[in-house]
Amino acid sequence: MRLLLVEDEPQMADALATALHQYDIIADHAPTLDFARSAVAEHVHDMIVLDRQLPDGDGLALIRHLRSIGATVPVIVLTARGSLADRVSGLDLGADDYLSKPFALEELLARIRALMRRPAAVAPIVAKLGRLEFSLDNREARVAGKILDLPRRELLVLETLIRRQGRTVLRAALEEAVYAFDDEIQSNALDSHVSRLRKKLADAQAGVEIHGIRGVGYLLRPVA
Amino acid sequence: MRLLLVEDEPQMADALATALHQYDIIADHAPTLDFARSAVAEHVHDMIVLDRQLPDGDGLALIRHLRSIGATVPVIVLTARGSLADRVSGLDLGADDYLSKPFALEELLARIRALMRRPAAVAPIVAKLGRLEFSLDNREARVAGKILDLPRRELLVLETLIRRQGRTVLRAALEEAVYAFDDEIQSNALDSHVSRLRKKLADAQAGVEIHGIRGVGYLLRPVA
DNA sequence: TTGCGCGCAATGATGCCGTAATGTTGATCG
DNA sequence: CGATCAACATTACGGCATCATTGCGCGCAA
Repeated sequence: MRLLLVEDEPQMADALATALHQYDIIADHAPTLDFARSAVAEHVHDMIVLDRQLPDGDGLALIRHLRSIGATVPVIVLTARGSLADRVSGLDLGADDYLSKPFALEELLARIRALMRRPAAVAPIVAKLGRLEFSLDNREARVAGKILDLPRRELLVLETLIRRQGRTVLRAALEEAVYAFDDEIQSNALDSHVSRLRKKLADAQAGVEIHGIRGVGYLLRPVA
Repeated sequence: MRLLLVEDEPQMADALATALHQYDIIADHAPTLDFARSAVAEHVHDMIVLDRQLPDGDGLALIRHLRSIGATVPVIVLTARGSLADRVSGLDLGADDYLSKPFALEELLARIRALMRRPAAVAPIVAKLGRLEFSLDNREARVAGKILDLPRRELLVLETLIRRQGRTVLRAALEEAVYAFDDEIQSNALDSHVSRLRKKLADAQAGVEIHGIRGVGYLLRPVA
């Protein structure tokens, strides 16, 4: 486990580094954004702990940089600014966790452990299949940059299929993903959504098709 | 995206449910631990938002239950107890995030979005034989990464054979696995399925064959 | 109010599956 | 050793459940 610590205050950095050391976590220390950028270019880290307030800019710029080059490394953001808007914007920018100073070291370590546990820690934020791109972030489906305008239920169907990209989704599983307990259905409503979604995918030349497997379920796959 | 909300206060539950609705998240509501337990037993959720203080116990018991059965669903814990020890113990018990009340709805939603970004975990391949891979989880067979498009009954036959891989399966046992009590058959329907399945396995170059043993049953084995 | 999404239901198409006919294999016994 | 028969294999076929598609009307939301 190798971690990049981006923090300009020496005190905080030292305290963290020694604490991490006790958990057998290798910590690289970057005091500035610039340093951090070259660090991620040269090494692959399993996790990044990132202060927002750095001498040469806002730490979030690093997240933007990482995500733009497709890096999916988990990031925990530390900040003195504790405002709600800050936290929300940080999380929505791709941070996996957000902690306001002052915080207890123990809590940070626990949150690091929680992120470390996650097996497939990370995966691309946009899933691609055929000419279709689906952003898990804001749940937008695009073909050649153009947003597919899909109603709620159809979007849910597509989201579910693409999350299990390439794998079969049992009919019952799809139904569960789209309907809650109390708005169960007693018709082939699901089929209609699939059908309408198929038409839209075809019209948009998405390069994917929803393949039905009789008696089993559905499968999203690139068109032959 | 389907979420289980475990929360006993109706106010909080309602507020969350309507907020989630706007994000096209299907939310099931469980007011008690007991209810939550049966909900996770019957349905598969992509995420769980869990209050610790419930009428019939500590919410963390649900996490323990989930992890003990191997479920890796992400969990966000909500709590009125804001002590450091609580947060750390919650995280170390398998929670993915931990939020102390009172919190802003916006922040919870942002943290939900952060967890949602990750796609569903890949289903483990439990069985491999020859060039054939079979995932018991979502019941699909692959050869060289490509899904074999098999109808229900043939899938059942293959699943049964591969579960007992290497060992012979009595004809009667295979029949029981493929047919329920009430839809018994009076012909060699099973033979036809085996035959059709054989053809598909051969066409796909699966590297396995169904070997028939006269008077006994069948056996799935790698092709010589 | 006006649209649009959604559940519903009717209709048409598809292809799975049980049946049975026919061919093939292998064991048993004269 | 070969005749015989039972067990298994394969294939065609038709019924019918399942799926696909589409129009309709209700209801919610702008």
